[in-house]
Amino acid sequence: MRLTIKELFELPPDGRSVIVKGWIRTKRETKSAVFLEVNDGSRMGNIQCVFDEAAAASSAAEIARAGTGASVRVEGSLVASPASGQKVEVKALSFEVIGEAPADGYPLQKKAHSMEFLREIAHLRPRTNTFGAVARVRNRMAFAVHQFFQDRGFNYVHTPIITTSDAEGAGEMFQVTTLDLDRIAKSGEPVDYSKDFFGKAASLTVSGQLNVETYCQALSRVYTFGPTFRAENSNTTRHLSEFWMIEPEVAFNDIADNMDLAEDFLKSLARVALSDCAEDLTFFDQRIQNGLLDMLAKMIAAPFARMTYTEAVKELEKTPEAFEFKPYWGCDLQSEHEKFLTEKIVGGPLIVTDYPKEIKSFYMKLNADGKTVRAMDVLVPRFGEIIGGSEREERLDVLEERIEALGLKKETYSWYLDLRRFGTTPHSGFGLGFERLMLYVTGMANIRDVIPFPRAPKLADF
RNA sequence: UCCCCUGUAGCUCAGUUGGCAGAGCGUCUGGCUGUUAACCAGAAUGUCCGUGGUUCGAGCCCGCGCGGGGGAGCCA
Repeated sequence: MRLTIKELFELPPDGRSVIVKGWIRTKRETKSAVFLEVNDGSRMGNIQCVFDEAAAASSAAEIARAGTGASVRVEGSLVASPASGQKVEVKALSFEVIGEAPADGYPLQKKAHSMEFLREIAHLRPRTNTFGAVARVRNRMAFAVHQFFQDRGFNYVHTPIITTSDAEGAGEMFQVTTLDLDRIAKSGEPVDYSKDFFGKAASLTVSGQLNVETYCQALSRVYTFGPTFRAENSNTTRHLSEFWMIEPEVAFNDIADNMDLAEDFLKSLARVALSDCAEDLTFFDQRIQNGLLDMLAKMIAAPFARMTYTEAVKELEKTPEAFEFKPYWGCDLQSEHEKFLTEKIVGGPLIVTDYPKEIKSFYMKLNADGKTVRAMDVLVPRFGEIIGGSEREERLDVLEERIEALGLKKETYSWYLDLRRFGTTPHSGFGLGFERLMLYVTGMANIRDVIPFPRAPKLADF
């Protein structure tokens, strides 16, 4: 198998014969030499292929066709570079253009492009430094997620993508149907879901949590990592309609254990990014977000700040900072509040716990005060919530009361309630939006730029 | 869904009081003894988002529509 450019860079530049295949980033021509920068995505850096006067002359016709973006094959010898700027290079002997990229149509130029423009050519943007780096980091982080949990005895559970239980309550759902909508609309008759594919209304999942809890109550340590879908009309830099979520769930863990797990998890992922994606992260540090490397190193080194919701509101109330929304006990923490707490008060990640029950989900464990629940949100500077989780309510009677108080139907949750009827245990878990982790680790500003083909309202191209 | 900004060359943008459409980069051509987002010289390139209106005259002003961005809410 052909060596990748990354692998070539690991070889000694002893003049050995090598073959480079990849795409041209830039071509520089002088009278005495031609320089081709070739990249194959195996790493951030290109390999420089140099044609001396004789080689350039014998390959002149091919070199003329080799514009930015063309796919090429270069055969030559791997040598130490006589010029500064790169340690090794390929002294080219023969050259072939595999696929041309005509300059009058190829949209990527050898210059910086805006993220907005690149978003419109999502099929070509992985050929840029930035999106190549995002793709490599995303790959490494996905693997690191599994490594983290596998190393700790967690079982990976595949929760369903299609669901007929409208139970998660985490957001608006996309309907899944095979009914002929045109015909039903024309007929004017009410929709009969008993005739639909699953015999009832079905949707794409908004969370695997309730399903994964069932396996938690059998395998103790479990996690899901898969796509989730929310039909919310949100147009922000940190929401997607289709995103990947990681949801661990641990039997017998209380909220303190849950916080420790979340903190270990984030630190472990940051550690892997710094060690295994150093070249890409250095690029992000220089070109995307200054101070990224320091921020990640600092995050790993220091324990996360922790405070209860009640303490957080007190902090917000006592500051002279003028908020658009005045904080008070019982209010949901606004973006500006979260930013103030993480950026001004603690200067790093912050875990806020024990929120008022009114602003959190039904399945969160009620505290003894009867007013707050054992929720925990991990907030980070720049964009707020990255993890949301809780200790779950394991007491059947309390859970049923909460369901009724919130106007939900008990029948809908019968299988979920069975977990409390038969061998219930305390347990805890959380959800981490994978793309939010990517924003945090890469310093990228828009969540649409850390997933290959983003889906958002009015956006499902490619 | 709400608020604000924005749409001009392939890209990023400028365009004065309403009066002949501009720059940089990219591209192309030529030059240059090893270049690093090469450099130097020259050239080509426009449905000024669409639509209706005001006006002698609209890239510019007004209405409507569409696209893009940022913020808010929802949340991960």
